[in-house]
Amino acid sequence: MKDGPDLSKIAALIGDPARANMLTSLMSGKALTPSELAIETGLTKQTVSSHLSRLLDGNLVAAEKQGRHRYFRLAGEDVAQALEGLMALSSERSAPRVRTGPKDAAMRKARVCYDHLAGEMGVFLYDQMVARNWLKLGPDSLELTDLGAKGIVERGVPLDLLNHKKRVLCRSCLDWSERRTHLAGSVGAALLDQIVQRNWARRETNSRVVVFNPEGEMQFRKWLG
Amino acid sequence: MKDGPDLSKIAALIGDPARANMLTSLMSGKALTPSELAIETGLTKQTVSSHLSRLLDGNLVAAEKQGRHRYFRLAGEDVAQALEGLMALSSERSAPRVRTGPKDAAMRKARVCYDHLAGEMGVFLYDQMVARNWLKLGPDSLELTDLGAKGIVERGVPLDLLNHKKRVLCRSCLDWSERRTHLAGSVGAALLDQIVQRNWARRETNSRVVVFNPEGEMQFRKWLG
DNA sequence: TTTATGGTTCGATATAGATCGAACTATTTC
DNA sequence: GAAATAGTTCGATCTATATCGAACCATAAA
Repeated sequence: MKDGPDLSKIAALIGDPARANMLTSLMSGKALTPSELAIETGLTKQTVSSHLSRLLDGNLVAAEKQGRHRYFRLAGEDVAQALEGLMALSSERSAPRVRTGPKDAAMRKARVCYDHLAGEMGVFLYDQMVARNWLKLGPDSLELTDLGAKGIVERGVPLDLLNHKKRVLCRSCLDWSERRTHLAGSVGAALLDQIVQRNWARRETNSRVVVFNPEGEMQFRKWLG
Repeated sequence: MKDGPDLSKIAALIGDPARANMLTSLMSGKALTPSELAIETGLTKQTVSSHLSRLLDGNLVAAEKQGRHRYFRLAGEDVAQALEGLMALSSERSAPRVRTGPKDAAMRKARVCYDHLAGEMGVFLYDQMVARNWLKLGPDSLELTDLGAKGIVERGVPLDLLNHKKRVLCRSCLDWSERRTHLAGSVGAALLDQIVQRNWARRETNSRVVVFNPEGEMQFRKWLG
């Protein structure tokens, strides 16, 4: 039964409440310092530091030094994806969260997943793209159709720049609140950029929440509708 | 940062080596008794029993009583999917498994993922179906095209029976060894059934390995090629 | 009925590791 | 240079929990 990779190492790494909270904070896509994470989690710097070195060991986060600060971020998109997957499991398997406050509703409506849009609005985006035949199944995950390429370029996405990156253009990612698929990858990230740049929505500081203003949401829906 | 579901509970549940091994064993899709799991893991019955009750609490496994035996299986396809996802993370993030024996090679070639085919052959199956336009993106995950429905019915899959089930027909599942997508869902399960029924491959007892015989693999490839 | 086997519960033990205080290094600011 | 701030390392403590022996319940065989 010892076949296949060892689940327990990685799962145990995520399985500590302190580390899970830290990783959740990093799901905002921002790089954070140990001190900032200490404030977020309510722990001391030492404790956070020791957790970070373990996460670094497991290649779940990456570090970057800038002056006397050291910024930590999720090691990659795949880590974010796995975390969302676990959240999906948690939200259905465990007892539902007790406090379903306004913050919670906002999270379900729209939030950042690493660097792209998730929640109700994220799924809407994905659905529209599928309905318009902008996406098709490729031999490897998701592919942009010619129609899709034309569509996003018309909407201001610098596709030629994205093509030069090593990163995959489109990837599907499981949404824990909607239990559906939303769009990840560099195209997903670029589309979120557009939304923020056009002032249709703003990112809440220190959380994953994305707040659409009423006018912005209308524009956004028209943009794809 | 306490937004969203609590990762740590579920992750900690998976994060114990003993429980991870038990879950890995259950990935074969078979329902196992505590005694069988005790042999697999090298632990005593009592220890296994206490782990099982915790897994049951977290809704990761389900139990069924038959006489004086009690059979445990994974609670659902989504659990299997999350486990494969974690394996994918583990296999790239952690140090590679030391012992890369023949068993390991067999696992990568073809194995069971809950109740459908995974590994090299599983990805081949998925690729062929995509290439033939048997699958398309639906508003919710994957959909079978008319062409696909015709194709699998011609190949002996009782699609009308599957349609009556509550379970979703097609679902994509991340393959940890290939780092690609393979086909899950009731159609995926039915196709594995066909493969075994036609004696193209046999399932190894007490492991996830699926062994294709040379003739069978040829037939299988011709079947879809 | 008695006997054997599968499974759970309880209590005791032992160990991993989460946490923090204190001391230390590195960088920036004054 | 000194002082302040960011981050890490070390050691001590303390708690959670994995583990198993022993006893117990349930079902099946004899």
